[in-house]
Amino acid sequence: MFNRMVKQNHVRLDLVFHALGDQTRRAMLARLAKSEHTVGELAAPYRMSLAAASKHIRTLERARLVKRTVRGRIHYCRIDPRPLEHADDWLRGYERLWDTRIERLVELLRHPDNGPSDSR
Amino acid sequence: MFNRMVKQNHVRLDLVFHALGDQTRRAMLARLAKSEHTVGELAAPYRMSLAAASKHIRTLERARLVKRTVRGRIHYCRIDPRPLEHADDWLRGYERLWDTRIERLVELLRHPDNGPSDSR
DNA sequence: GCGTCATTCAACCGTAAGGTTGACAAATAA
DNA sequence: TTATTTGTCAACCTTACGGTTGAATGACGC
Repeated sequence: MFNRMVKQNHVRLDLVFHALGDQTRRAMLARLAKSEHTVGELAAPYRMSLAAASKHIRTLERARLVKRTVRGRIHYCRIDPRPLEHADDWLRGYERLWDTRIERLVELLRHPDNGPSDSR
Repeated sequence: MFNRMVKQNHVRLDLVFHALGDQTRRAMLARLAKSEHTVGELAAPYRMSLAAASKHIRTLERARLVKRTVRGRIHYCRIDPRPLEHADDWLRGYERLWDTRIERLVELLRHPDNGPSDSR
């Protein structure tokens, strides 16, 4: 019976992570974090057409990361960071794994091949 | 001169968030967080073909979230949560925005239309 | 050496993503 | 009223994604 909720959450995470998986959209969110902006303002910095930027904003909306208020012909967008919390909750469960130096060492002992050379 | 590094980071974030934007891959990471697994083991719970699962693992690898050690014909996978930290760093900058109850109220006063009804 | 097991590769398929353009709609300004 | 501004819509294009299948690779067990 809770399955539906859980499923929903997964779908929501899909939307959020997908929305974040694009530089343009992350940059838009970054600007929205500072202040509200119209669609035109959000689109302005980019070379792409207004229509393309508009689509990006829509995918941010579908992920519920952005809310829009239409006033006259102008569409004001603001951020809603709450879904990011869910994403963060998910992440936090995993990053701790690497925290302890000891684990890092164990890892190395077990697999000396791909060690700390890191090759980046 | 730092531009290359910055750009690289954005591309890396793209890869990480994209990798996370899929239920199957998130579930694989979840299992890998508990212990090491072979490709076959990771693929087993799913209906999809082994080849498909193998592709998912590759996209996790490209995002550097998974490391692989080949021993004989068996490929062992383990998680590397370090890239998740970067993703988390990015996220943490934004979620704070909504923390204060006051901001929530201000938001409501400015835009009474799409209030806390939330409509999910 | 031979069959089998673990995995990838290559080709293909349908669909979604990200972009363009041109037409449209609605609110504002002249 | 007419023109202009703000944005979306619809159609289209190309490329990537997620999946399938069948063949190929390479170790292992006998």
